Amino acid sequence: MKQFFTNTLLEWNKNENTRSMPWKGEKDPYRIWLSEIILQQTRVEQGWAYYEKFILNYPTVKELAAAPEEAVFRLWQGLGYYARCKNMLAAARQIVSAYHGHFPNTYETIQSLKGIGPYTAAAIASFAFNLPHAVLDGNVFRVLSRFFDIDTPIDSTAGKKQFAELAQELLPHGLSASYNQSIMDFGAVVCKHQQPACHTCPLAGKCKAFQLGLTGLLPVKAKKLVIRKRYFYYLVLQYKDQVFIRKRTESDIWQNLHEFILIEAPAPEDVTALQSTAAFKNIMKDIRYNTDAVSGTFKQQLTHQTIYSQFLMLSVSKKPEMPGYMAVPRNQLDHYAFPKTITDFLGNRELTLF
DNA sequence: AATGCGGGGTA
DNA sequence: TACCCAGCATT
Repeated sequence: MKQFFTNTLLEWNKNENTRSMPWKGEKDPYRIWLSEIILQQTRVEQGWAYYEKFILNYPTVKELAAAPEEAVFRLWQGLGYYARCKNMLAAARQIVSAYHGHFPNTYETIQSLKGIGPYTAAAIASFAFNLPHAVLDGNVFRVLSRFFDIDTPIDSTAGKKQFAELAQELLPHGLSASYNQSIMDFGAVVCKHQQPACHTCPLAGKCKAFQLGLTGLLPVKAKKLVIRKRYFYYLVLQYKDQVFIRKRTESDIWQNLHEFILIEAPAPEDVTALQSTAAFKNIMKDIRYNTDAVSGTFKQQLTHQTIYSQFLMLSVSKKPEMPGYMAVPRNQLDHYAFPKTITDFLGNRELTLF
């Protein structure tokens, strides 16, 4: 059964796998690493252009390590999960300082780098160095849970352990790179989450989930997502050609990205009423300002939050004290990284905002 | 062991 | 709307 499973996947990869990607077959560990960080929880099509941008701007790990943080974040802007960007830059600097710019070549040293966990370490170890470590990503969970009919929740500790051990047992000797590539592509192309192609699947004959009609029920997840709503009111405060922004530093969404002056309300608020709240007065104090315009509501759906944002364009004729915020010329805003909802606003308004 | 972190695609 | 995507760090 094990032999059938691995051989079938390797054969499928050799003869029928048409999934092409810029980093496939890549042997440079730096490029493999870059692609793996970008692709964490991210679809291949979504990460593709970002990979190309990063390779173009930073062809080697030394160049990435030497880059200013703000420039790297600006390249990452729009991709999400921004801690990846922060950790990636830290890891690049680790590689230069501790390994003289040579990518570490054991599973343990690879995983010791910032932002690299079990999956990414196995991916780099196998693809770059053909080391015998099985990858365990969303695709592998799905393929294994279905073929072997395993209903242990994949988001439980027991599940992760069970699937990791099975994946490692299945890894064919000396073929780590091609086998890991095979099973992930197979999960993405054939054994898909929705509408798996069981009618043409070369594993279907021995797939337990297919035989039992359980493909729609596997893999199992134990936890259900709770989504909370948040209401952001941004004061786009302008003085001459400058606008006030700050970097988000709290342990919250969009850490290390920039934003305008934020008032978060516990519930939807009328923007006129907002201007007489304590929160607003605490920021604007007795500053004389003019309300030039008010935007509509921008909605952004994150995985576990829904953000409703509205932008108030305020202008002042005297430069105010605004602790924690910096006044930046509007033509330099593109040096800073912003969350999607703000780049949407800027894109929609840039002709009329200033 | 549980929670939080983006943005986009699909049904 | 609900779920998922070449997961990881933090608590």
